[in-house]
Amino acid sequence: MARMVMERADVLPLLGEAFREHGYEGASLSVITKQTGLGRGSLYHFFPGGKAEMATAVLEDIEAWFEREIFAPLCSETDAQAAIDAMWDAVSAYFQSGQRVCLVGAFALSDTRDRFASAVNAYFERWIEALADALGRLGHDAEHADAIAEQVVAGIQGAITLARARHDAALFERVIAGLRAMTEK
Amino acid sequence: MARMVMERADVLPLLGEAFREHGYEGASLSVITKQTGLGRGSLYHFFPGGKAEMATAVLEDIEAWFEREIFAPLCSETDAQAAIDAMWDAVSAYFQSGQRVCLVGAFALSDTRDRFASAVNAYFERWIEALADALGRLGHDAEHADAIAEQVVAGIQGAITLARARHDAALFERVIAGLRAMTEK
DNA sequence: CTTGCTCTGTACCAATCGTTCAAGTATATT
DNA sequence: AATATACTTGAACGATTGGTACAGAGCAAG
Repeated sequence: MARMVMERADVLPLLGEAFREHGYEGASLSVITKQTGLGRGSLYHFFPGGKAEMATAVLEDIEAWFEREIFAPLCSETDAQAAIDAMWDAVSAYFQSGQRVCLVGAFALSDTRDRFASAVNAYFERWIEALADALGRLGHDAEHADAIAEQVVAGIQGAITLARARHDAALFERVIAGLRAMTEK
Repeated sequence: MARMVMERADVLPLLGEAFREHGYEGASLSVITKQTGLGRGSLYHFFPGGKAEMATAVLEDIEAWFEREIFAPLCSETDAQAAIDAMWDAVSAYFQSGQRVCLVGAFALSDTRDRFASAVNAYFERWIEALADALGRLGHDAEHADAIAEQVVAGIQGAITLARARHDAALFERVIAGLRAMTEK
């Protein structure tokens, strides 16, 4: 019983990579079966809703990870600067210097966004809100904190796009360093 | 004779919108025929190479437009600040406050990038180079100009991603305003 | 009117799409 | 051991994919 839940959870990261590398449309069932090592039957056993349910499950998994590792600390950590530093470390590690795409950002750019509009919106809304919260505790006034947070979260997405486009991990790190400077008091 | 060339060129913007809205994989031939109003026969008459040739033609068309309207002025205009101001106006108009996706950026995030790697890379390389050129003539030293240019071009892509994700044109304009401030002496 | 060319709609192809399902194996409960 | 449940398999479904073939429409030049 606990086993089934565990195994379903274990598949999510593999599914995530499949959607990251090929996009929602491009991640065909044959690609997914190859990447996960599960047959069609097993996939539809875990995700009766098919591809759409797989994608929503992955999005929920991602959002939960960011909430736990980044957003919640940004909001509750008493040392706001430490939480922001931790965010930058997590961003570099998670996106592998721009070689790994942000699934939510990728979904946002295609018409896939319409299918998963609320999850896509919530992810970025929450990120901006959490970062602005930390920046506020760092001493910025509210509207200034909001502006910086928007600028920074947008910059991260752009850094991923550029690094993928140019196959250049160093470019990613340079842009991130510039953004990081905006979050230091 | 001139007629054929003209009509092929007229189709490119329509093709561009199809790829923008659905991505390369998602833009099926039925979608493309609907959006362009051309039947399969006509499409394969103009683009014997099929979808791949349509996409490369669109990318060339886009690159040519940016080269003419933005990149070349950034490099050659004697009033560098005026050229940069013109760039910002063109960016807001072209991307329709983030409601219109950057096709090159969208391609960069999926595995479509591999198919069109050189065009995707060249587009951003050229944009950064041209902007850095203008910033240099504005008085920034070379490495500072490069850093700002990378930051700004990344920021534009991120602004598009965020605006699409959150369905928020005002957010796009706020981020662009912040980036614009970085390009003023 | 004929010839030659560009352009276009229709029908068709093999391949692949997402999905279903009956039949099977493994695991747990009794 | 017997039964019930959890999982897996892989073949098959109809629909759609990108691409091809081709006969005819439209038009200009001779």
